[in-house]
Amino acid sequence: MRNSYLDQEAAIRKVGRGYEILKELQSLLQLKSRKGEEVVNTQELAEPLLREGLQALNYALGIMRSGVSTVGVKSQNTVLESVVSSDTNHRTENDRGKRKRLGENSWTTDTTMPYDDGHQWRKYGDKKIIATNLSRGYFRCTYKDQGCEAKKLVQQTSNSDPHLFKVTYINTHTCNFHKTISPSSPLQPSSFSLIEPDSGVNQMLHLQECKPSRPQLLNQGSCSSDAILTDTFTNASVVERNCEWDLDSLLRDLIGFASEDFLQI
DNA sequence: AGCCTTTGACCAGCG
DNA sequence: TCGCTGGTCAAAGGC
Repeated sequence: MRNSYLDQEAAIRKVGRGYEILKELQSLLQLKSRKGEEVVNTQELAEPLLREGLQALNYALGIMRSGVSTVGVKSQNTVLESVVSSDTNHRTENDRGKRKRLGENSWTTDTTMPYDDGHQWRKYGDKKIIATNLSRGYFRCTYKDQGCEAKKLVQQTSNSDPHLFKVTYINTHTCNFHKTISPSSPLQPSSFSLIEPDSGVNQMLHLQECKPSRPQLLNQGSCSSDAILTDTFTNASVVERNCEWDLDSLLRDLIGFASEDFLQI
């Protein structure tokens, strides 16, 4: 049972922490706007804070939403695009009891587009699912040869909405590889170098992919059909434009969101 | 050269 | 046991 009293306690702590971090971040940005030209790479300072705040809130959301719904909520913010749902039961009516067991060490998340979770994945298969007539991509960690058993399955969940994907993660990463922030590419809010590589929370934190990517690098959850691929790229470029954040207004939204949740608990 | 995706074949779980 | 279908393998070709 995920919604135990202890889980609620954990969720409260996480939301509280996220709220503190976002307030801190807001102060940082206000300081920046007062000092005018004296902008000392604020994004570099803000990024770890924002990441930690989102991580805390996402973790809390995961707890609060588990057992309630397995359908992801599309956020208006591009950052909080996906919502984690617990993998308590993979058998839906469409599964018709024919799914192989994914094991306990798996979880799913819904997203409106492929995102960068900070790990490198290699596609090893693609299957058209008969029941839904949709494709499912099979990915495993690039560092499988180093013993990392992490996998993920990316499936388009709807014919009518080509931008909605269900991503299933199987096993956590045991490899030490993680993306690092490159000085030459400042616009990479999806970098995760400061996060514990193997933590479950890390796996649940999904920021939008904002860096330009070539088709071959679309291993974050592409589907095989050209149509979907094209759609995905179209969507990705839209998000890329959106990633020129109005950080301040985004923060106000996030803090508003955090305090609302905080009060409701 | 090395790593990637694609894709058909094969394996295995389930009714 | 058989057939269906999801999951994985591996060869081929591309970048």
